[in-house]
Amino acid sequence: MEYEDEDWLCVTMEEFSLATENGCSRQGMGKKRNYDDDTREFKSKNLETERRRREKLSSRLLMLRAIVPIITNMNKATIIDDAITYIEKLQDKVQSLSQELHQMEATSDETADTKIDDIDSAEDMKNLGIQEEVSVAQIDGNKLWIKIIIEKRRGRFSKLMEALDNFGIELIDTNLTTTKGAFLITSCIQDKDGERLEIQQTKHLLQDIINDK
Amino acid sequence: MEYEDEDWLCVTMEEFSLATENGCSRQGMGKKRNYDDDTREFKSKNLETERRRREKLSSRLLMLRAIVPIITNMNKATIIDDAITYIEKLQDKVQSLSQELHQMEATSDETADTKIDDIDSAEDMKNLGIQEEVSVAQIDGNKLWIKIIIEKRRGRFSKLMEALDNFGIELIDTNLTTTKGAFLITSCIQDKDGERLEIQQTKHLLQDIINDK
DNA sequence: GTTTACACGTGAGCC
DNA sequence: TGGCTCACGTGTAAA
Repeated sequence: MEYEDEDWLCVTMEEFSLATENGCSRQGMGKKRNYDDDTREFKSKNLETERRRREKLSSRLLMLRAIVPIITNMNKATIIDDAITYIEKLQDKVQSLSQELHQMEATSDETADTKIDDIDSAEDMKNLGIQEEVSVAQIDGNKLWIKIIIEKRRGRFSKLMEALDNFGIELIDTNLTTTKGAFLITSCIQDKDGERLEIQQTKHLLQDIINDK
Repeated sequence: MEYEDEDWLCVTMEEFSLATENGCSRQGMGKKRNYDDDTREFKSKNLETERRRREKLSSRLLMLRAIVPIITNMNKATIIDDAITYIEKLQDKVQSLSQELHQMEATSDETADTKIDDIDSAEDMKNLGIQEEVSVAQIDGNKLWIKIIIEKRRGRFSKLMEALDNFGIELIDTNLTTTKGAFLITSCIQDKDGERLEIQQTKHLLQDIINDK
């Protein structure tokens, strides 16, 4: 790594880059190197490969910068920095959102301790000979009378009311009676938009609501 | 890749880096260059700065790789690639979650067209001289009888039922009657956990539920 | 032996 | 001017 003549460094790097970039006139053919036959310039084997790699990486950085909304600086490092903070922000948001959603779903759901109530209710119903039942009858053109007997489970009634509301069913007159093991629900209902409610359809809807939710 | 006279290129770059790295003894002092006075090596002005910049960027890339869960390759480019896809995935997730949450909130909320109903209901109530009312009375140790008269608004009853359920209040016997402009709700309630329900507290709770939600 | 990815030191350009 | 970032071509080591 040493050699005596002076100033070797001052020329080499500058001249080298100039030579390769501008196609300098000196074209001596070295033995150990590859040279382009047309321009007679020296070319490293992986020059274009490296060039592609660089521009690939740069383009990815630009893409990354494109989808990250918060911009502090256009530096390469800060681009990644912003991306990191953005990802962390997104992760937090996803976590809080899913947590909120889960909470919201859990609020009207049965919890573990209520399953004991469910079992008790089922046993009570069984012991008392109460059968689950869904009846639907027509009152007039757009009004139905429904009667539902189901196991008494925590939140089941409010969930049923909510489901009926979501399906556009309006409660004209509703009665809920609770025995130890069962709900007895009777109600006069009609469609909120004035459309006709079919008996069989409504009965199946009610059964679906009860069984599903 | 050829040059006639000297092999200047073959030596320069290689020797250069080796010289600078290993501290070669050759110390020809150039005029235009900065040299370390001790080792007599050539040093570019921004050598260490650039070195710091590089290691900074590399560390950021490592941090980025650290928080991105999906790993396809350890390449610098693919790290950014994975980060991009991960960010897109996170964005999609956030969007779908917030949409779902918004939908869930909207299902039991009043929509724009129902406000007309609300106004009509309010006018009907006003015309009929119906006053909103919340009454609470004690039945026995842990049972209360409540009576609520409120404007008839879409989803208000089911929301009330849900709120009571969330507050651990069990509906023993409930009756809902709908006139054109108002809900009349009467119910016998008790605490689900057997705790005592205070009259004033319950009344305020009901008023809060009605006014808030 | 070939390919691939990376770190290196440098010059240019831009505040 | 100096500080700082970037692209460049290269050597090198691992696959």
